[in-house]
Amino acid sequence: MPTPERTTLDAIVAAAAEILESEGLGGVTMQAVAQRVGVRAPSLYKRVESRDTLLRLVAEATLREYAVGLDGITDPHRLVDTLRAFGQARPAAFLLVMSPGPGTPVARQEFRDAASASLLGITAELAGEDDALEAARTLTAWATGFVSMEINGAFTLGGDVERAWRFGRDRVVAALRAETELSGSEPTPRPRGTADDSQRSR
Amino acid sequence: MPTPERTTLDAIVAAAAEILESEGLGGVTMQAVAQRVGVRAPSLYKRVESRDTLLRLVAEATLREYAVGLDGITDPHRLVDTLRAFGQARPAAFLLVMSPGPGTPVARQEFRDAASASLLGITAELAGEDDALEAARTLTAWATGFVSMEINGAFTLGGDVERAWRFGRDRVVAALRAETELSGSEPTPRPRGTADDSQRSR
DNA sequence: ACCTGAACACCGTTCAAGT
DNA sequence: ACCTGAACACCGTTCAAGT
Repeated sequence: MPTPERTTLDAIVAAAAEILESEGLGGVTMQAVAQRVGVRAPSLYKRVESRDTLLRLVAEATLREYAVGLDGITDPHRLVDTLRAFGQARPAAFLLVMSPGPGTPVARQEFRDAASASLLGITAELAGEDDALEAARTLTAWATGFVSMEINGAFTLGGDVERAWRFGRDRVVAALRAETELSGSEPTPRPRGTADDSQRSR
Repeated sequence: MPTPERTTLDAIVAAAAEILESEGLGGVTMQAVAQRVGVRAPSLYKRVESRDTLLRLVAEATLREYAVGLDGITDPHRLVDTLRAFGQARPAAFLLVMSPGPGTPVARQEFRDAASASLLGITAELAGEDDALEAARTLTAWATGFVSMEINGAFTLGGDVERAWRFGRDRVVAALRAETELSGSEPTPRPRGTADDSQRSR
């Protein structure tokens, strides 16, 4: 007579994500996850290949949330502001996804692609089709670099971190704008709304 | 009768750094480090408090090398190129230092300060004293974000990564330049040499 | 068909005992 | 004064045995 299932893969991934945030990466043990979903550690291996796979699934679930949250955003300022909000809401998950240290498992490509879809649309319009990929990489690199440093407490030289964020954001976004007076191709230089709080930057 | 010392703290840290690079963070076990320096694992605790401390020492030794390598550089393009070269030479150490994942030990402040000294000098001249800190944070965020993504294999959408590097570097550096026609204070707008390979960017 | 206890190999770390 | 074997607690993972 078959035993009824006492948990699900989704519950396991969700439990791992919660523990990751509250206890850190080291706290995500198979035993801790198992306890949270109400089974014993060996049972987890019915749904998940290994602890590394489980962490990868957490990363991918996080990326899926990012993809949803970023979808439809057309303003580059708002895009990076949203990314930063994700980092502040769940710092450990952000680091796991956006700047995995050495030895941390990495999300599969399809999940990275989904999360960067709206970004590529934005930079295509901002920098022109020819430079869209380069602009997307520049903006992502800056934003994830900044938020990672913020999470890691690397901003210890004083100063106003909020101001540094707006400074970097506004300068980088402006720098990506197609030089319509120089470049040829199809610059699509439609005027777009600026970010909500950019008037405070001096 | 005192037993002669069979190893040193420096040798231990160096061994850990080598294993980190060749075997990854998970390979840096106390036993592996001990074996490499020719003692047993418990002996390491005479010199080092814990594995976490050892990893922190590796991070700080790496930062010290960065500080030396970056010292005296006055051109921002060359500064970030050098940082990227560090990342390519020892990827795992770069990630450990510049984008530690969740749960990785972080270098103490003094070592971070030393490594960012020349950077602050550069951005002061580039962006003006008032925006030096913000400019430094912007440039560091972009550069470490880019190199981390490169190391983590996040650039999978094709395209030319070298071109993306030069694109981002040149745009971001240009964006940090003080708007001398607008800002007041002391802009110190001396002309400076451009990067060696920037002529290849179109 | 899923769940579990027991077991294995392997960690980090401690400590009494050696020299 | 440093080094070591033995031991402890705790991992991830496997598997035969339960239901």
